[in-house]
Amino acid sequence: MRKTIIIYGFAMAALVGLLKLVEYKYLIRDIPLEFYIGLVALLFTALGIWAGLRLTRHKVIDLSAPFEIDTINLQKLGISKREYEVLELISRGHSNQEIADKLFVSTSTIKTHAANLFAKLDASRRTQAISRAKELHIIQ
Amino acid sequence: MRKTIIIYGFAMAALVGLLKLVEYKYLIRDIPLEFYIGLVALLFTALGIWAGLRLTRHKVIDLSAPFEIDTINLQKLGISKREYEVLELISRGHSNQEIADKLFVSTSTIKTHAANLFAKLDASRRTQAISRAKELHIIQ
DNA sequence: GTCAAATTCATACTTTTGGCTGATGTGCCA
DNA sequence: TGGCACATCAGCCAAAAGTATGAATTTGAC
Repeated sequence: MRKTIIIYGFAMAALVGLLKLVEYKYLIRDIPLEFYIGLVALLFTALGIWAGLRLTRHKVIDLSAPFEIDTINLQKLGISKREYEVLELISRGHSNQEIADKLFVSTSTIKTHAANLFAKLDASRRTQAISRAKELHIIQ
Repeated sequence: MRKTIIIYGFAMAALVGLLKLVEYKYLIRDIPLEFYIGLVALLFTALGIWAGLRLTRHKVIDLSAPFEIDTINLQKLGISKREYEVLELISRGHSNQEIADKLFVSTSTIKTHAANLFAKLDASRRTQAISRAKELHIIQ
């Protein structure tokens, strides 16, 4: 960021210098002012595009950081083992019925676990719970 | 892309017109040429930044994360721009109503987009769509 | 200017999910 | 032994989500 601004500053100064040079040396009397202005516009448009891209390009952080569940957060939220299992299956796209079948319990049970999960994750929808859990690094 | 270029063209034309107007009306004799040139440089730098960001909007946004959307898979699945927006918002835990409000359309529209998405992602639930989309690296 | 794709919306119906309340059984532990 | 966390289940209702179908508009590409 700082570097970009500095480079931009130098580039701008260089351009201005160049234009000044051009202006006083040969061209300003040979070519129309419109053309000169157009040149400035063109050059600074290009410079603007470059600077804009530089300034908004963010660095890539921790590329392939192996995922590790944040047990601290898990404990902090008081999510039980069974609840976590349900959370996992929800995040994999299973319905309550499917989860119930997988865990050999009734859908009522899953609903209860889910409801408790939502309360602990401050969510009101399973998609929100997934999003939240991901933020907290308790699921992938 | 095409739209951006067109808008840029118009903005440029408008700016040129404005400058011309200014030039012939009052300022060109009251203020130094350097200031005038500086103004042009400033305006077109800003325009350049804007155009640059517009033209590379997707890439810029995605570079901010250690993740790159798999546009190949996106194309392969034939997911449209609007559908992708909906997918994104779904994955962030928003309800159809919330998404509709955000995109200024009706919930019917969101439902249609979602249904098309599910078909393309071979999913029958939004949680499944999220899971699937993550696997395909088209969302984070 | 035409044509296909994309976007928008509606209606009607079914399924899934979520909110709430209450209840039972088990193991732990102070 | 009473309290507590956990896991289990039920029933009811409402809200949200999903399915199906049809249709009008807009847009983009050729």
